Amino acid sequence: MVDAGAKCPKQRFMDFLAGKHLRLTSQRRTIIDTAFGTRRHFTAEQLLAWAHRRDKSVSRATVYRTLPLLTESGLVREMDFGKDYKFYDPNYAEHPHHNHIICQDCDKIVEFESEQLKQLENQISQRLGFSVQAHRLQITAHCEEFKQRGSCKKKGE
Amino acid sequence: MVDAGAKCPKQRFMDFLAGKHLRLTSQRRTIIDTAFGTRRHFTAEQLLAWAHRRDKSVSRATVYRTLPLLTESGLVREMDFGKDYKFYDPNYAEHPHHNHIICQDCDKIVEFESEQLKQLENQISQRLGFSVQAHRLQITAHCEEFKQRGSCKKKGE
DNA sequence: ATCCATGCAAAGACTTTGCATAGTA
DNA sequence: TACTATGCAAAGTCTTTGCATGGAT
Repeated sequence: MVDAGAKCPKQRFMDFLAGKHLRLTSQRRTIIDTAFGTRRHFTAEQLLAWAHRRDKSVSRATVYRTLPLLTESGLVREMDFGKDYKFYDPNYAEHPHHNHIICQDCDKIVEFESEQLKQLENQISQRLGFSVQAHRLQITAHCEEFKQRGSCKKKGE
Repeated sequence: MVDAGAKCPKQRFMDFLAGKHLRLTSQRRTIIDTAFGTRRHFTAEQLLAWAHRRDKSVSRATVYRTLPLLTESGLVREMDFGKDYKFYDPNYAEHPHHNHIICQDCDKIVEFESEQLKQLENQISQRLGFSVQAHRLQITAHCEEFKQRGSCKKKGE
């Protein structure tokens, strides 16, 4: 079993828990369902709000205690977009190598993958004496709409 | 005047202050000297410690109030290396497009630039309808020493 | 039955801010 | 002189943690 895509993220995380002899509680189940039930990036506070809506027994402490497990499993990645709070990206479970373009004007975020980019990064790293473990590329940019109209509809959302 | 390298970072920051009609106080001068007097990344607390060593009148509040000015000027960049605190990199003043490789085992950080990488990023961004404003690439990797010996001397530094 | 997980509220770590005073332009 | 900057300490914000209880395996 090498194909990471063979099981759904939720199942893979449950396997991760089992592998560490950690228990699958109803709160954790709710948090997992919530985290992998969206493609959106979320903050700790948002995850709490969403999970709490599904199950009132999910507390802030448990969310904060589960988040490190999610990132440790590699299925969710902690992201810093220069805001005051951290975002968590659940899409690494299915797209382990994706990158982000952030529109500076409307904060729209587009995810993309590039085999060519990955190879170039590997090549450069090798030349420098490193073997790549993970990439993290963020491009800050102005989007088409901004270029054409000088602003974005989404601005301020 | 387009050549960003024409003036030293310190002078460029003083120009930035002047342009905003902000004052050059002795505390700010010390902070600037300190920040641009190193090539090392630093945390807010380190910057405070170093600056305070040069001038006892530099307070934590002023450091925290100056840091946003440094990043706003574009001469220093806020970096998140996944630690609990943020790092500030003063090398963007002289190398606006550099990237980072972080050794996961010893935390060694190597900075590098690549015209090819930059071009590829521009190309991809354009295809997606964005015009690039800034890049931010971090590669996490294992270093040569780790590959050869299974560990790094620097580990735990 | 064992031992991990949870909620709550207190404690922490890092930043920001109000206010009276000092200092630059 | 006018107005920004500073230090100090209090206040915030986001996270972590101790403890007694509950619950998964």
